[in-house]
Amino acid sequence: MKTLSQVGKYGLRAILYLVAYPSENPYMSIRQISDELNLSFHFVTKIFRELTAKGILISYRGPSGGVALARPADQIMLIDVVKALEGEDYFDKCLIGLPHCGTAKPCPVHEFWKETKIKIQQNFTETSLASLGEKIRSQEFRLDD
Amino acid sequence: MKTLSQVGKYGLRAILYLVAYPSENPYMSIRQISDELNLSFHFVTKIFRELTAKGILISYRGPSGGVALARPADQIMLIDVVKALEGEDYFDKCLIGLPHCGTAKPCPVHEFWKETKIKIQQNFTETSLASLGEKIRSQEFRLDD
DNA sequence: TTTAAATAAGATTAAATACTCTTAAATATG
DNA sequence: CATATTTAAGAGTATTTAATCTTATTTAAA
Repeated sequence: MKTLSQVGKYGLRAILYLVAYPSENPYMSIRQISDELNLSFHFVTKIFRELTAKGILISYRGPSGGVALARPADQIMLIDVVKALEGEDYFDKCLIGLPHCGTAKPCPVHEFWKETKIKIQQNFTETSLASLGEKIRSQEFRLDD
Repeated sequence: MKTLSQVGKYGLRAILYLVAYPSENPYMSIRQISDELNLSFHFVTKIFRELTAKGILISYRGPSGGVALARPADQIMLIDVVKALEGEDYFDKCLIGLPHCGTAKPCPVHEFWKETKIKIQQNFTETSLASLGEKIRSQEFRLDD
């Protein structure tokens, strides 16, 4: 089930690293993140520009610059990041691709799929970056291999 | 949530049409299916070749030939078609793309995602093409717009 | 004020996916 | 047997996504 694009996967891992391992400086460099996670520096940079434009990150140029969360980690929900990376209509898609699939004239799997999406959406809405960061810091969860 | 590729979406819609509107002849032509659903004939043909190779459809060439289900519609489950179209490892993927994500060293969303996938898998395993076909025939559910 | 360190922007290339086209093979029917 | 109808096979093209590269801009510190 390829649920997220590469942009979504890399973006999530990168922002979670930022959350899980806060530095002394207010900003963490993208180079550090991409090196630690073995991701392409340029690709992560591009993804982070988008998250900055969307108001999830803030960035600062020059020496000891880098990126930081725009809000405290307990006020950024997983769903905010996913929607920023995959599009605001992320949870509005019909499983078999029919346009305007809805209660009025549903596709044969509409009901089940609608409930599934709602549950995922709920979970993502309740899950803060802070809680995920703590999980990672606890060493029981990982961001790379 | 782009859960299925175009191959998966078109393939599902096409096989559901075949199930929902059985013809008098044992075989239905791909041309009829692609015309009715406004899908590319060549693309559906290619997708159906795969389903034939995987033993979900049977095909017959020549006049009044076409495709048909290889087994009765109540013995083909949605999961069979999805796995044939998207790959057998369809439900084995980590949300954020970590290889070997599992109970041993899980990613931070592993547990939730595992449960989600299991529920979807269960539903797809319980849902037969026959039951979806009936829904469509009842006119309350559609395959196109 | 020069240099180095960092992100911004966007052009460019590579790879994967989606789709189309052509030719071959099978088969029914006149 | 000739012709029309159908799928099989796979080459070819187009589009989208993924990833890389180059140049510009900002900023701190020597």
